[in-house]
Amino acid sequence: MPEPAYVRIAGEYALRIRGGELPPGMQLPSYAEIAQKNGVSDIVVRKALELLLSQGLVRSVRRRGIFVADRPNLVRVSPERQMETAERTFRNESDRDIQVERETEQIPATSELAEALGLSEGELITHVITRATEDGRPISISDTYHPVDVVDVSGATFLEETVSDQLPTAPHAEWLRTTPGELAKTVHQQFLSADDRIIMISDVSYPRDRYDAFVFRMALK
Amino acid sequence: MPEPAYVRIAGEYALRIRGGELPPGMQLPSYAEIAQKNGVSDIVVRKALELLLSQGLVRSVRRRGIFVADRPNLVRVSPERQMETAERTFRNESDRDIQVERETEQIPATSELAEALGLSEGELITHVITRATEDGRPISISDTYHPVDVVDVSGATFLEETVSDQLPTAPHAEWLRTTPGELAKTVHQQFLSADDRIIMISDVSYPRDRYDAFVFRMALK
DNA sequence: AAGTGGTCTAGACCACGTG
DNA sequence: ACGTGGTCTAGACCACTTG
Repeated sequence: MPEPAYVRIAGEYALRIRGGELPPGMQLPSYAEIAQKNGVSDIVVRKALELLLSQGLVRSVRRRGIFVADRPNLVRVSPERQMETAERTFRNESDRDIQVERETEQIPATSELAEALGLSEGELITHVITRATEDGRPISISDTYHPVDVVDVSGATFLEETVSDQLPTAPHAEWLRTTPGELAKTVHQQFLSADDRIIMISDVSYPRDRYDAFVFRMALK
Repeated sequence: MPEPAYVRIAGEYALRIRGGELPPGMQLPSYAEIAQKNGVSDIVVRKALELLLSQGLVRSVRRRGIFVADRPNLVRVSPERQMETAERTFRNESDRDIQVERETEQIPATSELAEALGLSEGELITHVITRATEDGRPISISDTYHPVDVVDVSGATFLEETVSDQLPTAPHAEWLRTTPGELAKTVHQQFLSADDRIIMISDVSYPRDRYDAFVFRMALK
């Protein structure tokens, strides 16, 4: 069984992107063009580029084209970077134009949130929505929940992060401008105090092409 | 712009799988059947199931069918579980038939490995290939490298794990029996001693449907 | 007006598993 | 012999962006 055409084509582009021949942000030829160059139908090209999409090597913009990911080698590091403000985290990753906006409200805790935070249902908690862009492109959005008397995360001694690929919630998808059905990288964070109580919860979504990999540094014993 | 049909269909199956209505291991109807039930073409169904595949909720077996993932809620936990032997790790996750096989050889270090481990190129190092199955199905394969005088990982005080989605190497793809072009979850592990030297490196691949999420527990400060 | 990606259709061949 | 998923083709419409 030979290698399917779409795997071959995807592999060629992956090499050229990783090798720097195709620089970040560069527009790829259209489906039709790639198809013609490779002597296949455009369906095969779509499958090939889907593969690159799911690896975060390219990003597609509807009605404009497919572009090489802006940060093909960027890595998200935990826990160091995750203890800083979003501004500092992203500005340490980049010297570009980072914009962060926040929206804060007090809401009654749902049963899940109340249980997680050790409160009673309906008790008021703080909900912060944080949105970040880099050079105008959305790069993250998060929902953070904590008791109203918690001001920051400096009291935490443990961080637990759960990483998965998920269909983003509607508000997250809208902000990240993902196409319907496109998965996002999601990180569910729980900041724990020394007595193992959760003092802050945060659900963060990133576009697939934001990070090449996630790095976690853990002390043993 | 309404929700595309394939997202709707994928969402319906995701709910039924997560909710337990479709139990692990159960075979899904064929593409043609699902297509007919939903009044769409089989192409749409393929896209829908691709979505579930990439989320690890189902697994496809060529010429047999699509099956609900065996472990739709299994989570990989670090670092606790990763300090144990592979046997213990997997047996703690499951009461099923776990088989682990190892292959050990001494090889001269490549330049990358030599640099990482603080040795000189060509110096002999130990290479261990570990393959694991659960009820006969492959669930992981890893390449581990360490200096010949390192016997285990008990001397490590730090663990750094890098998680990404990649096209597996040929031997890994063959063992996991992934279809061509299918991505695997890969974890690159580095075990560090107290003086920050790397005493062991391991590259592990998992099938996409093995874990629902990866959890990392980190001490702060 | 032309080109783009996103969605969807109808149809085909292949190699292999199952009954 | 039949059904399966995997691959591939040719063609279509849509809504929007770009020149």
